[in-house]
Amino acid sequence: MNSEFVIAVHSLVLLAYRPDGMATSEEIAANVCTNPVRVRKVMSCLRKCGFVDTREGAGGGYKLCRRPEEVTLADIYRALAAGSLAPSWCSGNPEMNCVVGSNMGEVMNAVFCGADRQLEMYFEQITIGQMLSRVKAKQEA
Amino acid sequence: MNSEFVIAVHSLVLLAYRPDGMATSEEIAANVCTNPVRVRKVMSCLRKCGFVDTREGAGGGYKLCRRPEEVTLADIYRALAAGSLAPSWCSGNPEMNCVVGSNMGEVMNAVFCGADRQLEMYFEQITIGQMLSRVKAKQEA
DNA sequence: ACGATCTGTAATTGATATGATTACAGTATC
DNA sequence: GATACTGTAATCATATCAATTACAGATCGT
Repeated sequence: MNSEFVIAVHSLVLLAYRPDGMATSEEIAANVCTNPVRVRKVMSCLRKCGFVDTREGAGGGYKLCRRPEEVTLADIYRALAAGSLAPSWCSGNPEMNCVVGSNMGEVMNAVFCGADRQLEMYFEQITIGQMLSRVKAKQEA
Repeated sequence: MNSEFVIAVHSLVLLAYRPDGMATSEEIAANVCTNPVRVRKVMSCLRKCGFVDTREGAGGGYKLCRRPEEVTLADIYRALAAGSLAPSWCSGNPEMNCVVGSNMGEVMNAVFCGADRQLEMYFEQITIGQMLSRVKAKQEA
């Protein structure tokens, strides 16, 4: 799995946790434990997909622009990690003179596409709001 | 996804395709399009898990020792790619003085464990025998 | 017994991917 | 116009991945 997915989810949960729903890349980076540039890169993508508003300049930062309950992990997965399941490496070769060797690549690819859909269905059931609830529940325990 | 998973599946399908169910690491490597050492490493693991028999020495090689219909991709996934879904990179820090930052790691981990189970359920439905059928079907098309 | 053939494994190398850092242009606020 | 942000490119260090080389151990055929 793409680690940008983790950063995106963490960031959105943090924004949902904030009373005003806002934070700068520096604040988010400190909370996520990474550097601000990486956060900005991920958040820039989330802005293009309509999950956050960004304001440049002094007093700016990022703001969640959807209700936490209506944003699912599947939305985020699709935005910046879709298809990451299939390995870059591919076996076989279509030019090969063997039923197995020449067709395995295509068949394997179909298997991974199915796995991707399966994963997406799972992520569909988890919202940013739920993630925030789970995090709070840990604290009480 | 681990590319060793791909090699393992491809190799087992090739063995299932062979009339005598046998092949050497060199033959498999040529079909998979990789080198024999990598194949042997993967097959060595499959032997330990009881999917293939190996015979060293002249005339040796690997032999499928289960019926293709009873070996699922989930078996192979568990054998050499389980838990590969969670990214090595981990956000947050348990020592942190913030509900979100300190607990996100654990919550995220639980999410990925669930995703792993989901993936395993999907792979449970696909057997080596089915993979061989799919490959053959491509040829006819 | 001996040479040929095969697996099992460790070690090395080169290529690619990943994450941190630096740098700086653009923009909004005070 | 000084300050405080985002947006993005470029660079560097490190980790991971895959290929290759090397060689010990096992088995077969003769």
